[in-house]
Amino acid sequence: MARGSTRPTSRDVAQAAGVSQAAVSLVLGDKWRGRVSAITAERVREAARELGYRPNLAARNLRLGRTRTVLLVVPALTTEFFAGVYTGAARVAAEHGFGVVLYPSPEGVGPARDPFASAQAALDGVLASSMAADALTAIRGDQLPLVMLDSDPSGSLGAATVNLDIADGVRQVADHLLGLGHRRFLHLAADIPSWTFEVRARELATRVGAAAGTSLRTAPAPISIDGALAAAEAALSAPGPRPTAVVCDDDKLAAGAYKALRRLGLRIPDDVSVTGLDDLALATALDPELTTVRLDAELFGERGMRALLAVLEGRTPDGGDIPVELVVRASTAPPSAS
Amino acid sequence: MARGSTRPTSRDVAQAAGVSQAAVSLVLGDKWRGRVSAITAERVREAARELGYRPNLAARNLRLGRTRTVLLVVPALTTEFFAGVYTGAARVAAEHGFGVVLYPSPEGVGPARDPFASAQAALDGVLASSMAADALTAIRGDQLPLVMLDSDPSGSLGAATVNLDIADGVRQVADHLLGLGHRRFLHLAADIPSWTFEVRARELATRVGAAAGTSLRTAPAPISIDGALAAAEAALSAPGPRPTAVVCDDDKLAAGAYKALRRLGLRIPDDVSVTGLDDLALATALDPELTTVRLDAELFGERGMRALLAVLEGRTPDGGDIPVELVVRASTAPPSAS
DNA sequence: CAAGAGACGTTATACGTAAAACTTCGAGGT
DNA sequence: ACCTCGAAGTTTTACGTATAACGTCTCTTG
Repeated sequence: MARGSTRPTSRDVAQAAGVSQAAVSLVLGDKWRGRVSAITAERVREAARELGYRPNLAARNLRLGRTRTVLLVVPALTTEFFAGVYTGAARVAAEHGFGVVLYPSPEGVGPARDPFASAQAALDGVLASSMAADALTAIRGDQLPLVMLDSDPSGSLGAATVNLDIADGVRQVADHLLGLGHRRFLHLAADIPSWTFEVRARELATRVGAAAGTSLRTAPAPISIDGALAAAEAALSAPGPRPTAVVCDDDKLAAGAYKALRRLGLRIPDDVSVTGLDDLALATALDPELTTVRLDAELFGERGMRALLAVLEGRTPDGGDIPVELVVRASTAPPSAS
Repeated sequence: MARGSTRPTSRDVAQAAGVSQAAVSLVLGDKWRGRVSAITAERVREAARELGYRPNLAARNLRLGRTRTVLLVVPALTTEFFAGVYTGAARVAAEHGFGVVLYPSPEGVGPARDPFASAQAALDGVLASSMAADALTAIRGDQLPLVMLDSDPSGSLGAATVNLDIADGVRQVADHLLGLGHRRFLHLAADIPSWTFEVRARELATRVGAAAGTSLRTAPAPISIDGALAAAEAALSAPGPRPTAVVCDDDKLAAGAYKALRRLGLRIPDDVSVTGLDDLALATALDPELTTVRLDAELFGERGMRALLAVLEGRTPDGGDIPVELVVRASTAPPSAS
């Protein structure tokens, strides 16, 4: 067995320092002012260092009834977007002495297994993306404090929500394209049911529909480059006048649209304009660089974690959507004169 | 406070079922054959269901002295490669009743904070990428069972290692390019010190050096598209004969090389061939599609987890590198006749 | 000079679980 | 009639920590 001798406990430290276990706990817990002399405290710290003492977290968690650990439930790890969310959330959590454990929904779709069977750590709360909604029933069953990311604020779960202002981003995209003169649109839409995608569809339809002489078709696609390729190719080869602008639900789908357009011999932006949403590194790796909506993933994670911490402290999290920003690059231009 | 009344304990279940707490533990732990009657067992299960009982993991972990949780230390979350590693590792872990907690090194480089302060869960073992080597001193201090991913097998840590056969991948790339007739190479190299990158450099130099009339320059770059862009642009505009092939340490660097070549007005693969390593989704999103080395990230994660489980059970993990595969696409061609 | 007030500790207890050790009871063997 | 044995439980204990409750002893102050 790798664990040669068992780890030292606070009692071992006490013995080494010639004090009681309680004194060790007081000193290392920094609650000793006026209870233990500075000289004894130093002796305890020295003994702890000497023995390489590490508190047993299971025991501490049991004693305190809380773990200072929260779970971040994300749909998948395959996108740098959620990496940013994690980074922001973890930073804020660390500032408050909390740790963050990640629970990515298992590969593919199927309903997530019980997250708590997987993330064995005991938890104080949960921060969950709406895209991993299948895991939520288990979470609700546990009555854990919950904050939802990018989810319907009027949803039935009754949990607090923190949202990006996706609707505004879609409006900016629509206005940008309409302003360039586009009238025939293709919406390359993510095919998974989630509030964040419903918003895109609704807002785009509203905005485009409000302009005169416009048309809008929708092609649902799985969120992968090759899935998007197939869906976009089919939609763009359909009979009838070809769309002059392809609005994609995210940058990955846009990459698929690029491939489809290349296959069809169409040029971006000369023949067709394309927009994305996320502003991943991928967006500037594409040729031409992609016009897209920048989402501040880290800020999103930060705000989500602040909201969760507020809930944990019994406060009401402050609301307000997180602004997003249209980034115009080379993939959009006025439609060709034809 | 969200947590209205406290959660039910096994004692509450016992009371509801009219038995002792020990009986509850036996039944729910599935150790009751011959100790509790089937009728009573069912009554206990019913009571547990009724109350929505969930065992307190902190208490269980304390009692058992193990957590069935391992930590996966990754350099960052920004790449789908480690997403694949996680997926594979988590699947194998789940099959053995283990959970996986993710510890991404904090944004940027700086030495990682104590991983165990952050991942508050108590741990049974650690699976760590060599790219996050800065976190390792803390880990070693804890004497936790450790398996390294993609790390020097003869390293001083004395931990078991599971490696991809990167060296073979680099050989395949070199042979492919040499076979096409290339002689002047640029190595766009990751600038972070890690065994996995040292292998690339060593193997490429050996293989290219073994052929007659070859030259090899190296340009170190940070692993980001824009960092690679700058490094590649500088190296390609340097005086002297221009390289005809750019070998990149990973696909992200290759994306940077693409941008640099576009800026310099050079065409891929007509003027310059480019290769990557990883085979991310990015590789086929690029135009032209990237010739690269496919790494099976999920298998990597699986093998790593199996090795760690073996160590935890006191067995010796079985060795053997994981094979990789050259995927030839459109970014490589014979050098132009000039 | 009595009485509080710190300073500097210690002892004892509880958190919820798993499991070892013990009890009780009836059936079967000799 | 006595012993053994298995079934069906119960009682008890330990895991390592944090902290409430309890002693001393010394110093200050009315």
